[in-house]
Amino acid sequence: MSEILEIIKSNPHFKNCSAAFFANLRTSAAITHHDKGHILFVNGEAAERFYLIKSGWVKLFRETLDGTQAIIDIFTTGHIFAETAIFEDNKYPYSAEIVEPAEIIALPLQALKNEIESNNKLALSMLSTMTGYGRRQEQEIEHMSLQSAPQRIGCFLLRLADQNARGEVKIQLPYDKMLVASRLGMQPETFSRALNKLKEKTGIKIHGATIEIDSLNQLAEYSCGACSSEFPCKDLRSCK
Amino acid sequence: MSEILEIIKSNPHFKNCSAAFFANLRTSAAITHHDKGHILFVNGEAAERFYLIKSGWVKLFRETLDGTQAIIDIFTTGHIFAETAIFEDNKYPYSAEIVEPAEIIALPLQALKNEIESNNKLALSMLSTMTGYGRRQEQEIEHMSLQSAPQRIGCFLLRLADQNARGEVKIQLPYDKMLVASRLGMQPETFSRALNKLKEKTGIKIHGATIEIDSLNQLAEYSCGACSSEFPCKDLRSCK
DNA sequence: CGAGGGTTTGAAGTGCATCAAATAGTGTGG
DNA sequence: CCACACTATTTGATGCACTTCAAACCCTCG
Repeated sequence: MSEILEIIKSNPHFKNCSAAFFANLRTSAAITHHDKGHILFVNGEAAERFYLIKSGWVKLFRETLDGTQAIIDIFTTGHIFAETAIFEDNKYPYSAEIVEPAEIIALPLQALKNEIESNNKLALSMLSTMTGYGRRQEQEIEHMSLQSAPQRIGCFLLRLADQNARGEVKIQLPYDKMLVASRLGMQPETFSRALNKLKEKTGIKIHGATIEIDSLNQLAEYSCGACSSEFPCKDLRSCK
Repeated sequence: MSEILEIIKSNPHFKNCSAAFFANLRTSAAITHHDKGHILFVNGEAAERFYLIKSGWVKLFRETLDGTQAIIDIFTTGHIFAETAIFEDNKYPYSAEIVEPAEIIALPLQALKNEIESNNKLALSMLSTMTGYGRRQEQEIEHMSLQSAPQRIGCFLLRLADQNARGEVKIQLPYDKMLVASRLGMQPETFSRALNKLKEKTGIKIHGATIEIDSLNQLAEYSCGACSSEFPCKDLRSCK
């Protein structure tokens, strides 16, 4: 139990929270783990808890009447989600599914609501986080209209890599290629072909889910030409 | 001068603000008006002011090295923008251009920063607004990957219309078709053709910038099929 | 070893972009 | 008030990128 509390306390989002808040959390914080495919909650459901990812990957999405999914984002360790339900009639505004085996900490929304209403520092830090998230979404939209499929993949790989690295970098795709594809808004077939095209253009090497990049700069030159922010895309790297 | 203050005070965003805040604003609030094409500020510039639109339309955008624009959003009366600069190193995170003659109220960012740091109600209301804005962005991304060009136009028209209206509705496009096109992420040529296709499919009537819709339901049926939220898209209508 | 899902490859189709040119609309100065 | 210049919009023709449908391959796991 105290382990959970440690994890929570060490998360930068809760840096400025009150002792009362942590005490509240402790009473009902719960850690669970789930396999691929588990649905945590669905869009529209009444929301009582929000979540912190200890490990693994979680997909947030909505779906249309005919079952097509629109992927909102895919998050991992350290990320908090569903916290905005307190501003949305206490309904989850999207569905959440485990896509790689995960340990998830569930926390009471009410406690967050109380704290945020009394602790201005927390409200400010959430505002700042959401502003950053907004920027990332705007960039996402930009990418969809300005970049080609191979460029979007290149950009994705760059964000996955340590951008300060020099020389050769080795990357593991964190989840299925199918999922990367839909995360990037393309079909699996397109992803496969586009990845090969990226290989031709930039000399990256592909072995299954492992990708070796000889030169980040060469990859960036090809991928970031059609983007309004230049490599390294500081602060936009991934979703904290 | 007091007129400006009235406008500011009547904006729902500032509902809970302190007298000190309004006093601060009063000292340096300025109203200006501008013609089409005027640039208010550019991406990256040092930010000292944020803005409230009294009338007209403003385009927020970023551009790539080769000059291509990515449109972030287009706002009108009542909307506040560039306020997030206080969370972004006091730099404007995008550029802003007048696209229809506009009256703009400029306000000091510092005053907002002070108020938001001392007035939790304001912070909460901004959080709530930004959450809503996030939802809208997510929907935007969804539309780009799931809807066809004619459907996106249909959806745009529906959001422009009074969604509770019964029977025939008449709409004026608020700005150039070229701009609508880029707002929707398509070329002007594509917009023109897609609008005609929408006419065939849904029986709308087009006279220049005026569009008549016989049945909102018929339009919604065609446009919203590929979307995860159903018509009427409450709360997502436009950008308050 | 065999079943089933993930991934790749091939072939064909579709929607949007692009290039080019005609037309409509708007504001200007004469 | 007209003619001109300039821009917005439409139309046509063509090309390309991504999708779709189909089938093979591959990998993992029971």
